[in-house]
Amino acid sequence: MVTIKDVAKKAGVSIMTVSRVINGKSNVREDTREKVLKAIEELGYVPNSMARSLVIKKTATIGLVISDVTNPFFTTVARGVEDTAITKHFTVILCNTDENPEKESMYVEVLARNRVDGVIFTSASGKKNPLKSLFIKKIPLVLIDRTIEGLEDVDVVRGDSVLGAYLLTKHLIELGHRRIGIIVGSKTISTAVDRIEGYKRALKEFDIPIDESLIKINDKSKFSKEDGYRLTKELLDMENPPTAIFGGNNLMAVGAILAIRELGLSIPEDISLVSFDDIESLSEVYPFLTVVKQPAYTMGVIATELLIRRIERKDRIKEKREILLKPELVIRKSTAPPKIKN
Amino acid sequence: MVTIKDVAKKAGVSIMTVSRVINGKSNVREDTREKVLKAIEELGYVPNSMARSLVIKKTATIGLVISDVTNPFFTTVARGVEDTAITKHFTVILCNTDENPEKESMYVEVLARNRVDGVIFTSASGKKNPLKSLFIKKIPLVLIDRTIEGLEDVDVVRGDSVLGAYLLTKHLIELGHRRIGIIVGSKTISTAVDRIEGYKRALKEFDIPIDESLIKINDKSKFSKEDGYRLTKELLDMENPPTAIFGGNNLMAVGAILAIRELGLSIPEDISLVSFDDIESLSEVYPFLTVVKQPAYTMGVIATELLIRRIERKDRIKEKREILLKPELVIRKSTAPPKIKN
DNA sequence: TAGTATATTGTTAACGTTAACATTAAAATA
DNA sequence: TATTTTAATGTTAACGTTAACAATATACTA
Repeated sequence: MVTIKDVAKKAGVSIMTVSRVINGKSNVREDTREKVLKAIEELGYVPNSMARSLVIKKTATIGLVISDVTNPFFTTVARGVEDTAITKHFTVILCNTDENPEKESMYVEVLARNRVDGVIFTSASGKKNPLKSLFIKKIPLVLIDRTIEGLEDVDVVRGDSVLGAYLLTKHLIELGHRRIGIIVGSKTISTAVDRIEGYKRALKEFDIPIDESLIKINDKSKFSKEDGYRLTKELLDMENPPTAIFGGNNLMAVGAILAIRELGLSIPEDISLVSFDDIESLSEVYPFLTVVKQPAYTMGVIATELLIRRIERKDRIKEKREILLKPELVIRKSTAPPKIKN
Repeated sequence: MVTIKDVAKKAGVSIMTVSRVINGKSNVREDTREKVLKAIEELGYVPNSMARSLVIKKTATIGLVISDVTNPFFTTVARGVEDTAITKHFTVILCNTDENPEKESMYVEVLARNRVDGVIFTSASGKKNPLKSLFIKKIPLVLIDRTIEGLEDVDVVRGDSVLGAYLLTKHLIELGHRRIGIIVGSKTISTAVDRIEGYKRALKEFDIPIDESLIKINDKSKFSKEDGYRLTKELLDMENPPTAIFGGNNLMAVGAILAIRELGLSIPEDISLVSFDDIESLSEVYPFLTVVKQPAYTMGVIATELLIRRIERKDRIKEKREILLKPELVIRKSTAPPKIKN
């Protein structure tokens, strides 16, 4: 393989001069620079980033760990991260854990071994243990969307799930619903917990007793379409089923729609449905679901800016920063007053 | 930072013994292995992949370059790639070029510099030049979805765009449409060219003259929602507008829907619409668009298997392999006979 | 038990860069 | 012109790991 040495020999200069040309250092005479550039071109030399990083102890790379690439919320976050990183000359390594704690641990290990300069992380497990290698290596970390229990001293960028869930629930209550089911992913995930909290807060405010059997939260479940489908069926199979369902995220809401339809019920006539997070490609074409929208792209941007600031002057800022973004209620056609008052 | 040296010292062995333990080599006595493991744990040692790769000249990493993370077609491909790579102990670096030739060149350069073992690539530019660094470094390459002009000796995994477009167009013709508009991304992209070819083939088969003004292909345009919107407006602004529109991909079809609606027209009453590629999250909830579906996940799987085979025995297979996957026509509600016969 | 085979450990030289310093060439000053 | 300053280039050692071989300890054989 062609190395810096070969280029140096061909150009008749020292390897250090070649290095300077590659890195655009100023103190190289124009004609030698050209000689070197010509040699690089002729030999087809491509610098080795690993050798470089080994010496300078920087990789100009950040790891982005998301829990589901097929969820438009996260791909939008990813776009925000990428667009921001690129302007600061960082490359993004995107890792998809698929809501799988094993993949989560594996990817963190890979990122740590590859000495990324920083990591933006959405937790799939809700545990801090998988992040150990990052702490050990003191690799700057920004959590996005989901917090992690027992990990208080780290930057977080997230939407206000409590508020969002409160708004959604309140909207349903104001329409006249009293029995509102809620389906969320694993209770180890902060957004699941927060959304339940917002839900309960709204119920309390309207003096509606909380019926725990309407809260479908399952340790085995994820924020996925399949689980949304399953949990919705469970809700509707109850003796006294809810008149409205709160989908814990966009994918669960889709699963809920499928389950509701399969039972021959219609939305919103027979049952109202709301969702946390929108699906833009759906709603644009078919403005149906009443949702709470989060500024996903902005979350990506902010998280990246925070992270890069941490990377660039590591020790300076000691205190942890938590950025809470406001969600927005978008009322569409999936909600209506309940059929029968109760 | 903690290195293999520190571990060796702490465990009272040579660095080579530590290396053997890390890499799970067999010839280490059980008690020394435990000593080493204990030292690793206590010191919080995380191996440095870059130093390792520098020596062994392998990174166990493959680069996946897609042209749009927010397009569900590509995220599904990505899932296929990732799931397959993981079973073969490869890590995936996902790069999103956003249909931007500059990003494309940049990412290829980054991957080459990082010495990934192989690359799976969807072209945004349609040019082979951006891939130069990969050829120079003889990094195995598999193209996915889109071919590249003048690059004949490389593996390709793609859907049969000619056939898919033919099926879609034929379906419209059989409904009675004679003036069918088609909107596609840049003509430098193979799928755009192929889809036009399939379209023309169907028209010819039914002896319908080809009206070039119905073919909206724009060098500035991409396969994006915005361009779908714009080109549809252009079509509908014609003196003799089409009675049906063929959206070159899923995002363009969404743009078309928005444009058509904005003009106060309804689908399929006033105008029929078909799309190449589905949007699952949309169609599941709202089974509206008539589409041709491609096996995106399978494409990812096959591409990865092909690539990894190339990586593992580079020279053996000389001939290029082209995998052509059959698309599937799914007729839904966006197509109907035209209003007025012509 | 001595001698040989085998299993376990260690030593040294790479891998391809850059930082830090050393040297040389060129330019500026007196 | 001689001297000082500055610009351009070169040398060497490190970065953290593994391959290849070397050395030692242990087990096996006769």
